[in-house]
Amino acid sequence: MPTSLISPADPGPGLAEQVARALRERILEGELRSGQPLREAALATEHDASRNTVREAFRLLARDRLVTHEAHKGVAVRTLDEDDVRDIYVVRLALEPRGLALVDPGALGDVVAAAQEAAAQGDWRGVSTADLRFHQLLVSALGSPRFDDMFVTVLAELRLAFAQVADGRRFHEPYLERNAQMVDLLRRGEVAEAERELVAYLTDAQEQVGFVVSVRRSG
Amino acid sequence: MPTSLISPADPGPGLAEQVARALRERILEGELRSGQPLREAALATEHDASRNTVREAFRLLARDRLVTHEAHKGVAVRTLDEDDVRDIYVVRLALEPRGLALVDPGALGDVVAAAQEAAAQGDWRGVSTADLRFHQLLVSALGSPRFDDMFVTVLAELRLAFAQVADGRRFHEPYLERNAQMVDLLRRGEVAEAERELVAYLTDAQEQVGFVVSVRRSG
DNA sequence: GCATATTTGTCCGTATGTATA
DNA sequence: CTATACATACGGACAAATATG
Repeated sequence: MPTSLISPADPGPGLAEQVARALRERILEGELRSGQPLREAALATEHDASRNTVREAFRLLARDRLVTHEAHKGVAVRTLDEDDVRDIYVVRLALEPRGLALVDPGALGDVVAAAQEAAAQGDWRGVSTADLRFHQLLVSALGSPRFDDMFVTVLAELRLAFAQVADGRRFHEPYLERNAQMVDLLRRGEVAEAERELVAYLTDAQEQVGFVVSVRRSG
Repeated sequence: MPTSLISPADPGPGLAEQVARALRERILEGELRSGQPLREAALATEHDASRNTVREAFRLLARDRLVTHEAHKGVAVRTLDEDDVRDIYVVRLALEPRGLALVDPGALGDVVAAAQEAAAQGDWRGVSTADLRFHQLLVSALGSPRFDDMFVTVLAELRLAFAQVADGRRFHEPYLERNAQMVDLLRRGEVAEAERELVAYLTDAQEQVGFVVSVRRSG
């Protein structure tokens, strides 16, 4: 496993880091929705910390792009717009295909297997987690901690969008088969064919995620 | 001009942001050296801020990777090691060549002209700034704000290494001609040739910067 | 190895300014 | 427009960890 799926830097034992971790969880779990303001005082009591500590935690979350910070208006859970989604897929299209030739197909296969198991139990959040990890493996094959860190924030932002999806099955299930097919192609050594499939995958996903964030904006 | 050369996100009017900007300046100017501890109390009085505000500024600088934060030991100006340099050039080699075919050679030419003017006045820091901007233009041609932000931190870390260089002329001057030659090649449409030159440039630079950080470590 | 000084981590009370109902 | 809620920022306090002699 390369790095965490949700936090780029190592956590650290400080209380500010703990609070940041907890808030990250609540955001990525969908409990704290996009656009929702995060109030220092309330969160301070909820997490048994002082307002100063919560403010430090906010700075950490801002680093991960999970919250936005406007002067005198405080922080709010990040809201993605179409430009954000476009940028996310520019990055994915730039990085992931480069990893295809370097990644270990066995590790990819394990992740696909985990996804299939989650799907069998109707655990669509588990399916999406495995999917994200699949693509994280592609990037980590590039061998750059910096790209890894960046990609962790990309995946966290995608989860921000996923949290607004109603029908998890319709949304996540189709990509499972596509990942499985990529593994097959890689095992047969057909890298070029796998790359074509990956690009198609990302193109479709961009459209779908873009739609999700656009309807939320207008709703 | 794409974004700033030293700060990824927009500054904001808050005092913590102001303090962070000031510290960033002092670090990249070389006044605060690699490894030097930054003490909250001292910096609070120096910058007319409270300790809490300075601590928030530290979190912001940590986001830019300019300082490291160890529990109960405080923050210190980041020290690059050989692995950091390796990673920096993995990223540069992955991103910059992709920008060659997209960048506007005219804009590159302007930056080279500025570098030549600085060189004529013996302003080697100005030369290095122009050099960094040259390569930033390559990345910003990719059209991704996220890659832009990431690259700003990459360039800031390189300056961290540059700050330890004694003979600025020997270090920075050779790259000026290489940048000029790349512009010539691009203007003639010889993109493949320019890419070869760029890769050679980055390979040489990696070795040179790696040497700089390794001697500091042993000294 | 110990005692002491320094520094960080954290909390609290409070004052001020800004945005919003 | 005023009132209220909230963020911003300060300064003092103390415990805990670390560095120092």
